[in-house]
Amino acid sequence: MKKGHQITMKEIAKKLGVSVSTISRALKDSPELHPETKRKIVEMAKEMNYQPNLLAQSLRISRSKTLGVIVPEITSHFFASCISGIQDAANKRGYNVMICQSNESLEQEKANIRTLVSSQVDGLLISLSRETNQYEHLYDLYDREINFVLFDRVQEDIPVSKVTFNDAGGAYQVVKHLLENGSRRIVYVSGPEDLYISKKRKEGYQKALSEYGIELDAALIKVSDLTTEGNVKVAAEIAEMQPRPDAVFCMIDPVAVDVLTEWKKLGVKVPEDIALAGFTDNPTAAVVEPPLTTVSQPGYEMGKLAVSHLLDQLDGIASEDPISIVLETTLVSRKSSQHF
Amino acid sequence: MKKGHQITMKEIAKKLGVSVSTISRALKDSPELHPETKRKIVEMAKEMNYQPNLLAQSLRISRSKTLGVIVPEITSHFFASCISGIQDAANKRGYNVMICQSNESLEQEKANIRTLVSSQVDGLLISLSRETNQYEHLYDLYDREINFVLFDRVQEDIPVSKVTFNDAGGAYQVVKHLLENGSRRIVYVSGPEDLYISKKRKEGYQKALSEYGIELDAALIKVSDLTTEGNVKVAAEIAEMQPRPDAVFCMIDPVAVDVLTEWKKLGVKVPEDIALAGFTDNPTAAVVEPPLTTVSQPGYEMGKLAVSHLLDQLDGIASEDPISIVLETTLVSRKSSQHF
DNA sequence: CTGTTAGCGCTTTCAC
DNA sequence: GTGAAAGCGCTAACAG
Repeated sequence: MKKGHQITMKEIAKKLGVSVSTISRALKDSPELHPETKRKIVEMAKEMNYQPNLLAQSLRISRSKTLGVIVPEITSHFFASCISGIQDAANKRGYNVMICQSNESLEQEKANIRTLVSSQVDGLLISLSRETNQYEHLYDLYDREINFVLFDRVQEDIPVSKVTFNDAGGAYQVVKHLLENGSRRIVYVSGPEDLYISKKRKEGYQKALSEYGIELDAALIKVSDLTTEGNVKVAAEIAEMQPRPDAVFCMIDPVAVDVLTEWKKLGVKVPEDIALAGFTDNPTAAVVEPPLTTVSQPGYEMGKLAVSHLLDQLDGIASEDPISIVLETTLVSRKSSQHF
Repeated sequence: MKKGHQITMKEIAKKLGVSVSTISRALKDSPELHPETKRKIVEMAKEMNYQPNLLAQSLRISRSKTLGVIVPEITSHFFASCISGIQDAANKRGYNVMICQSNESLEQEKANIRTLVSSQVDGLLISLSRETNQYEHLYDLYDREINFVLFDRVQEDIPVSKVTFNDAGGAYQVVKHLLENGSRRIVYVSGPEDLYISKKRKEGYQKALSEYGIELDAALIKVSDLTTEGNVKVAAEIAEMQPRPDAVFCMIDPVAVDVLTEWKKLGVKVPEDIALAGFTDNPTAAVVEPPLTTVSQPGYEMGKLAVSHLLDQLDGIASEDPISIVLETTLVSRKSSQHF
């Protein structure tokens, strides 16, 4: 089974005794063409099952009508939702999408950018890896005037458009909810501290506490490396804290799920002993026992918006000045937070 | 912010006062080149930050080094795993990947094939949509000698390579497990009956029953359309069956999760009243209460294998004759099946 | 060892 | 209205 032969304009031209340029014109519905020849050509093209060679077309017009996407992990439900939104929105506007995953590695992220740029994508949508703590590769894109927008995992200082969630706001919502339910000693389980979301969600946590006149207690901030082992370790530490905290807010759902699982082993009951909340509203959050209170983030929407804005920039519809789009999150209150 | 200018070979050539072909040769490390010129060129290319234009290259050599992937849904954890495996394996062999989702629609599937073929992918990896019950578009690919392999959701009659799970075997494993645990009246909740996996898993179900000398009872076969509503309806029907079955085997985990959730509302206890099992080992399966007995399918592996085989065919390493690769599944026994 | 030439499939002036 | 010709960036004979 070898690569089959694709029909080209040349062949249609020969068959019809006209020139390739006429074929090209007919197929893009140029007005300065005899309706009859046009009809004939379109018909023949259909009959011969002609499919344009997008490669040649792109090379010629130096626009590939393809966007590049880089996410840390495709298997994460949240990023999969983003991708889904990106695909749909891009296709609707006639663009294809090439997706890459960085596997949370800076090197891989750079490599992905390189191949996507080589592939002549018209623009990039990037969500940074956890490892990414230097940004030359992004400034490099910027210097080369290659369009890109950052989404979810962004770097604040780079002067490009960004789509993010109101992370601080979401954290504020959920911590306020815990406070309203009577909790006062509330632990925040953070990820690595230089992560954008670690910082933003901590901000929300602090704001909610201070509104209730509670001073920040460094002992109540736990940091996990976000591996299962790390999460389990934190869970065990919390279980042994004296006095036991009233509630725990985990930066992301998977941490909360790991904590919950570990506590079951240790005999710590949720929400009776401690209230628990996460962030993201992963599919697992709804089905664990007890169902997990969390904050939902519309990933599909985020993907759609990021694409729209990128394409608006490419098409010159949107201003060239970078903007920041902030999506609101919604509190999803479930049983895990009904402590009192 | 406009599309930036990319350095071309021509520019390097001019700067160095040599011809483009020399540049081309140097950059692909041709042996018939003066080491010194080669060194100079490579150095200059690096300095000018040259990135090859893959579009031009592909057009020239009529090989895009890109594979197309079509999955029903990116947000499904299983397919996301497959994609992840596909990406990793393809990149390792120097290929890029364009991913599309059919959203379980035949029309979308056809459209995806069209754009991927237009994009000159060297081969396709396809998992069919649920709606796909006619196959001209696949035979068309076949006739045009475009390489593709089917994975997971396959059509058996098409003479191309396929990668599947031993679905019948997996179903057999889990039903046998239910039988060993003492269940005798076992319900099978199927998806639409023309789906490949509906049939295959039913086969395994039947085989296990017949080994235990149990005759097939049509009343114990339930069909869901796989929407939440459909699953809930089936759950309610089962709850009212007289006599109540001992166990329920659902074709896929999401069905089992929906059934479990509905039964909680109806007061049916798992595993005390009825044992429950699913198939796929979604992340949710491990965290529901009680944890769900299921069958795990290595999606990442499947993706890797599908790519390897496709590329082997493209590179002429593998024979052109289609083969069928069957992956084994493993039973994951959890609490939901401990009925007796 | 290196340059010249042709051409991948397509679009787009510029002629007629 | 339609054709001829040039060229997008690259590779690969073919010369020398």
